[in-house]
Amino acid sequence: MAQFWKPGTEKPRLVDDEEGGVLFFSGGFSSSSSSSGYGYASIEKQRQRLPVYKYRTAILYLVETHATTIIVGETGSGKTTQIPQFLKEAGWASGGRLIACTQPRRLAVQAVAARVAEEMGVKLGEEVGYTIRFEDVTKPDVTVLKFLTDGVLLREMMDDPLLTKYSVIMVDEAHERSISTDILLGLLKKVQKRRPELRLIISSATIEAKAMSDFFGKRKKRRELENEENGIQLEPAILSVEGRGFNVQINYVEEPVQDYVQAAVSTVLLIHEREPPGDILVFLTGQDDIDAAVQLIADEVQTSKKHSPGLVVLPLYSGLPRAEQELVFSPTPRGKRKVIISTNIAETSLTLEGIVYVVDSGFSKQKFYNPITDVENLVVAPISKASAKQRAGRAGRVRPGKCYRLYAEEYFLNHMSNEAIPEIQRSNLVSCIIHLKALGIDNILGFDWPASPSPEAMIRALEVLYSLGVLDDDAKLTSPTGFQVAEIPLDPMISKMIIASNQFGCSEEIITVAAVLSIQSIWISGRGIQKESDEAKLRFGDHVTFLNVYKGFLQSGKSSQWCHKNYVNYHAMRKVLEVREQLKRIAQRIGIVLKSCESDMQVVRKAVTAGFFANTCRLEEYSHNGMYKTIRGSQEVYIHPSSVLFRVNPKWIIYNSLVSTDRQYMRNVISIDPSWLLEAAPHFYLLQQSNPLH
DNA sequence: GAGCACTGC
Repeated sequence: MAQFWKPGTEKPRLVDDEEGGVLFFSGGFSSSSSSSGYGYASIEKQRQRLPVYKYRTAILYLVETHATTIIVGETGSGKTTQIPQFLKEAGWASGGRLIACTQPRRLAVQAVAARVAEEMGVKLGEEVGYTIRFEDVTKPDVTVLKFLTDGVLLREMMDDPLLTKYSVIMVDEAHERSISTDILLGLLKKVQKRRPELRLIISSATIEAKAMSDFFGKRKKRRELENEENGIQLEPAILSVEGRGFNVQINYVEEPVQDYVQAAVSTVLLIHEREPPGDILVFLTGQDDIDAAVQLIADEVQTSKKHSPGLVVLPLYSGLPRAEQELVFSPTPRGKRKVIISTNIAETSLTLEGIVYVVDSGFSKQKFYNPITDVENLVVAPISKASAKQRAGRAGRVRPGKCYRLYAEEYFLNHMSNEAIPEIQRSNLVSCIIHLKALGIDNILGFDWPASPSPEAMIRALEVLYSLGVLDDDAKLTSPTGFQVAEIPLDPMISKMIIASNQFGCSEEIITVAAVLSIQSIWISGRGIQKESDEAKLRFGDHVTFLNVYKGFLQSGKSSQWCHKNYVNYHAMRKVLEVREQLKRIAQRIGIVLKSCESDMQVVRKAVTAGFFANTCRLEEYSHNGMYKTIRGSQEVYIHPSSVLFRVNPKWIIYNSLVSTDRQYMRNVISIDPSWLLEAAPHFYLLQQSNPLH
């Protein structure tokens, strides 16, 4: 086996030339694999069989000589588990330095860390560790390979902006272009200017390599020359590593389909009739589509005898109860064919074994943000080519498979975009901008992003932060409010509400409200307990209901039966407890006194107003259908039917968020007294041309 | 009287 030079200890001598693409260094340092004991050889053999293994030397050479290395690797190449080990073996973790590898998702972080610890024959949490929110499985001065979510690494930058303890940072799954990944990439490029010795590895599954390379390659000339003299190339290197998937035959429809749910169902039945055994994975857009398709297949099986036995149809989406989600992993009964009808969750977040056929509707639900109205919408939109490829690849994991695309080849070739629009260009930017401000990046409009958000979105975010008193006239963080808000890992409006609760003496209650609001929903299915709640609870709004649920949950001894009886999601409540603990710690750190207001709900509502004053709505005097108008934009909005204030229709209310379907619905509303608005945000309400508060 | 693509700190 080749021996590797320990970076930073002695200059290497080149033995081979560049022609062959593989270079060896001579030198007396042995590789420092710490694996030992039984089973080591077989694990080592498995490692050597991974496609990425033959690129070991090339990767280490590129990382040594280039500030940034971009690795394009398809699924199954082994890049995520192997490259960090290569780096460690080559000495990048010597001298108290760490190697980091980031992932967009928590589950992936845990899984990869566990796998790497196993391969290295070490206990998880020692040399190999991981950090995700609520869980730090690392040991200072012992852990050298650290896996973490990109969000956690961003948070770490608030304490150590130059990430000084890391020698190499590998950003994995960069093609997904999540908000955190994009911010991280922008910041890492800046860090490189101050720390030329830092190495970056950007790992991506797709074509985007060129755009990424342009991003990291585009620099001011003078710096480039300085560093070229140090022997480090600033122009990124690109290396492709093949995957280990099987061939997937692609089929297209000849004519565009009218109804993709119906078309998907017909295709499933056709596959079942004509194709050899193998499970089917269908990509639709959401719960509605999926439930409809499941029903249609069930109807078909019932009416026509020929399909009868043999089809096991399972829906899959994140809103499904845990137990039902897990059904998709159960082995297919002998003689049966499993059909999984799924959202995008099966495209990225989880891997299903045994899929041979994929049916791709060509659509998914995507978030879009309108900076003019400040509303985020979820809409069904065509997917990208990269997404289509990823979906098709799900058919080739165990043997050659087939993919049926419910769109024409002409459409795929000529009209489908190459990649999805990065999330940062489809989102509200308040959290992201306050984060950059906290890291001392003053010129937000001039920040070098991998993909720049629209100026409108940035200006809107700056306006909101200014109105919250988080930024001052010079767009600098205010002290202490701005710095406090930046410390809290929540939407700035929620953070502001928490900070305001300090002066109202209701921080205990508001922290509970904040924890509940940061969870998707605490209710099981749509039906909440509102029907059983008494008049007193009905009077003020959903936030007060949350406090009652939390109190009831604690009084029941955190019982799952209690949750079940009250239509409350037990897992969600466990999460509320976890978030609440974290918020309590942070609140105390930034000087908030934990205090309960007992049953005085007026101060709770005032604290909510202090954060969410911009979401104030007034009932239209003569509307008989419960129509409200927003104070800021005079938009027509309605109270969501799941709210305790539905049909109660108080004159003045504040909402937490808008969901738009056929109408704009306000979710989680609370009634207020309009006089509180002037107290909470005089600048916001007094400066309006005609004062709407009459 | 409606409904939540997917993540994350």
